[in-house]
Amino acid sequence: MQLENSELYRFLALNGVGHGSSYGFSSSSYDFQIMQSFSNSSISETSPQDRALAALKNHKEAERRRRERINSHFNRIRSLLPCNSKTDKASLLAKVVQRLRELKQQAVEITEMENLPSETDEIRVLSCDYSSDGTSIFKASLCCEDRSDLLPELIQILNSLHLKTLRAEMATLGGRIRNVLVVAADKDHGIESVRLLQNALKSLLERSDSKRSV
Amino acid sequence: MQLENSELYRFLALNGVGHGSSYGFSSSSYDFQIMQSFSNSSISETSPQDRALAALKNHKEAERRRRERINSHFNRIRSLLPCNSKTDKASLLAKVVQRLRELKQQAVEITEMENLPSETDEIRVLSCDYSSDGTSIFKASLCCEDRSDLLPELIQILNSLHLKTLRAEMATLGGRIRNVLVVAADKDHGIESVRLLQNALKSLLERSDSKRSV
DNA sequence: ACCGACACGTGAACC
DNA sequence: TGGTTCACGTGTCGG
Repeated sequence: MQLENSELYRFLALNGVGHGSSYGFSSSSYDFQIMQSFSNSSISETSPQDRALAALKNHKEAERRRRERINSHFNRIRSLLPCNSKTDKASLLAKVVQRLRELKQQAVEITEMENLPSETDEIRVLSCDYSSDGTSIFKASLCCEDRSDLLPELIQILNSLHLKTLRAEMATLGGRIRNVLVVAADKDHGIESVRLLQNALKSLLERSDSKRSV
Repeated sequence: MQLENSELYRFLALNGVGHGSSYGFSSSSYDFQIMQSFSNSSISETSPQDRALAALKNHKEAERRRRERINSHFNRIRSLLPCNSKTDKASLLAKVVQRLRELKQQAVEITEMENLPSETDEIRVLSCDYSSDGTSIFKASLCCEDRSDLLPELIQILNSLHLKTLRAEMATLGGRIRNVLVVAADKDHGIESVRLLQNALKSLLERSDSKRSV
């Protein structure tokens, strides 16, 4: 039970009006009871106390509506982020901050991610992490010397890691090749798939190096 | 001025201990004053009142830390979204919901956006809206019959609209071509640039049709 | 004077 | 049980 109208409590106490066993009453019926005790007093109908009381009631309800508005937004966010319905507000807002930072990061990544082959070998795997459910989507870029067995090996890597290829680009220039892949991992191994793919591409690139040096 | 410890207020009032002009005191010094009045009473040192009072003080401070934690997250979010520092919490959370929905939408768009030419002509312009400042980034896809003057016209369109090309893909297959562009608009005309580009590409495609029909 | 947004202290509920 | 989270009513400030 909430303690409310403490000012009025003290006023009533000072004027000898006890509230007795009203402690278990619901909020609304309790308000009504106070209103009655005031309007039954000897003061005129629209007394200052009445107006103050009405203002207090308005204020209380407005504040309740405000809380409901904010909490409904919290619940909407809960349904949009990977979390259950009982994650507390602070952690939820922390997730929001993290998510918005990732989003901001993509702006620079999309401008940096060159799709023409570069002179130096390189591997880039960056998590996009779009979806709110477990499945994570990420983007991989591989740049190395072109060779005929590259594509079959790449396909075999993706199959063995159970990665679904959503999108593939290839660009060749001067004997070099760049592949850009957008792949989706199943929800069970979303996080480690990134590392596994990174290692597989790394060994693929190292094999390419050893062949060239022979 | 905050009204606090209302239970204790009533207790003190019933026991004839007035708090007089303590109304303007700060929260902490006021707590101390109450503590003193209790420990000076005839009850033993670690009385139940003392423990309850200490618990209340702990509770009060814990709640204050919780509020600070939540509000600091709110402020971090404010710096991450296009809004000033005085947007209220409800509107801020509404913006967060909107932003996360856009983010979720990109997951399906990235899978739907095919980069091979299709049989039918089509134009797609979708806003990515990555950055928190005014500049908006969006993605355009154009698929039509291939022809030599397509690329120059495309470049001219982008120049006339002051769109900066961050990334361009081209794929041709069986005499048809698909172009996928990622472009950035300056902050002044971010929104209308989308429509302007859409219309320009549309007329470009219609010109292609009329040429073919001749 | 009113209305809306906020911070505060407090009771309750959940581990 | 203490610790932590939440909802609530209330005081306060600004438009």
